[in-house]
Amino acid sequence: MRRGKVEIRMIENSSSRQVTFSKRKNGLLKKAKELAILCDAEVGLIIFSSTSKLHHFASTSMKSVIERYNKLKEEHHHQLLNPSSELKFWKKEVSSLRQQLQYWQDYHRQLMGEELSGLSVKDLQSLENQLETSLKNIRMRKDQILTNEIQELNRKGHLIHQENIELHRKADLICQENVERQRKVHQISAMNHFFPPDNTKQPTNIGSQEANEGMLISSCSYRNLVLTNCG
Amino acid sequence: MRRGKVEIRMIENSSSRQVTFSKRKNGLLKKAKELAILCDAEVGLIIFSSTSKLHHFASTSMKSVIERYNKLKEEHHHQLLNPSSELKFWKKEVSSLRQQLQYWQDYHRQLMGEELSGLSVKDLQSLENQLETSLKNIRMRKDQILTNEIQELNRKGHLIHQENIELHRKADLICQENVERQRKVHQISAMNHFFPPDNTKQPTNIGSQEANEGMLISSCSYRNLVLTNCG
DNA sequence: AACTATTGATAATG
DNA sequence: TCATTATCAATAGTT
Repeated sequence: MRRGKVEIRMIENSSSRQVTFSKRKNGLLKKAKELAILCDAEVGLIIFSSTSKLHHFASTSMKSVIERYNKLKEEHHHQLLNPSSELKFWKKEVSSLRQQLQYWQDYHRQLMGEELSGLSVKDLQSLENQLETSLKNIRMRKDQILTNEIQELNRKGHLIHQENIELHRKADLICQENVERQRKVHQISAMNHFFPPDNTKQPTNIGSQEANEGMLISSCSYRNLVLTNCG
Repeated sequence: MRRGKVEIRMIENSSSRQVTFSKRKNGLLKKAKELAILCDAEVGLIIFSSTSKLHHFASTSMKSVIERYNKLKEEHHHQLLNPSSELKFWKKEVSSLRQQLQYWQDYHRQLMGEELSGLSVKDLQSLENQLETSLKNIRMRKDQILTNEIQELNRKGHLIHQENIELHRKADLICQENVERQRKVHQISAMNHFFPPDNTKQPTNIGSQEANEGMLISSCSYRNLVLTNCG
């Protein structure tokens, strides 16, 4: 059973929205029929649910109602060619818009916590509820965005990690190749020691184990540095 | 304040029908708006009062609602090309029509005072009221027709009376002319008495006062007879 | 879907 | 048309 009057705002919960729709739709159709019968009126009612399902009622036929409506609207447009009617129309429009504007401005001031005089505790409670709902929605949206961002970052991080691993593998291969090459250089160096190629016996650093190992390390470090920057 | 639930039938009294229309129309419009907001539905409502005044509401715009409705109806018609859907449609139609027919047949039997078993005192009272209203209307219509007929007869009678008076006037004129002519004939007759025109002294009725007056009266009577027949 | 406590709508009245 | 009020009707929340 109800406790308290219902606020007229979109029902967030989908299933209870469906239930309420079904109940109120039936009520509305019933009342439309009653009005047509009791007051000898021509009534047409079209309802599309949020799931795009059509519900409708017409006291005569929908075709007739729509045609009558369109005819009247056309006549109305023709009447607007009459300057005095047109003036009256626009004045009415202005009055209506001013009223709406005033309403929204007042409402906004209330929402902003200004101009709260003349509001009952119930009104204030309602405002509070609306603000809380609003806040909830904003926070949910914010959380959603942040969560999405984190997921995206994780995805990118993972990709880069994979790339890193791949690069490591390649680097190791190169190291292996270098070690192999180094071994060959040693062999040549040893052959030169026993069989010098010419008279100049100046010793050279090129091909020394220490120097080669230093080059290797520096190469690997460079690659790691690049990867770190990418991550 | 109310006593008893309201029967859903056309309100005979024009002014209370107007008042009820105004109230219920506002209620219906309100509920249509609420449904649209609460349940995120697209709603269009068109109402023509018995005085042909338009009242309407659309949650989006009437144009949009009507277009969406027509689009769906078109799709529905296309679907009817599908034989199984079409069959289903016509079966539903038949079922609905049968139901309506049954309702009216039962209702008719009740109105005729047959098959009253299963009706409460309230139902019987309602039937009685309807029949009384019906009788009242029929009698009013009958009285109207008779009154009109009497008026028409009076009008015709008056016209014919006028015509009669006019004819009397003309007849009198003719009488006068005849009297005048008679006078002349007397003069000629008198002259003939003193100065006979030839040897034949046979007396003649032609031109005698008695004969002429007789002719006049008969002429007038004839006209009166005709007029009496017309009236 | 069925049930109620409650609010909401409205017929009668002034 | 507008306000009031006694009633009935609709329906939100619950089972």
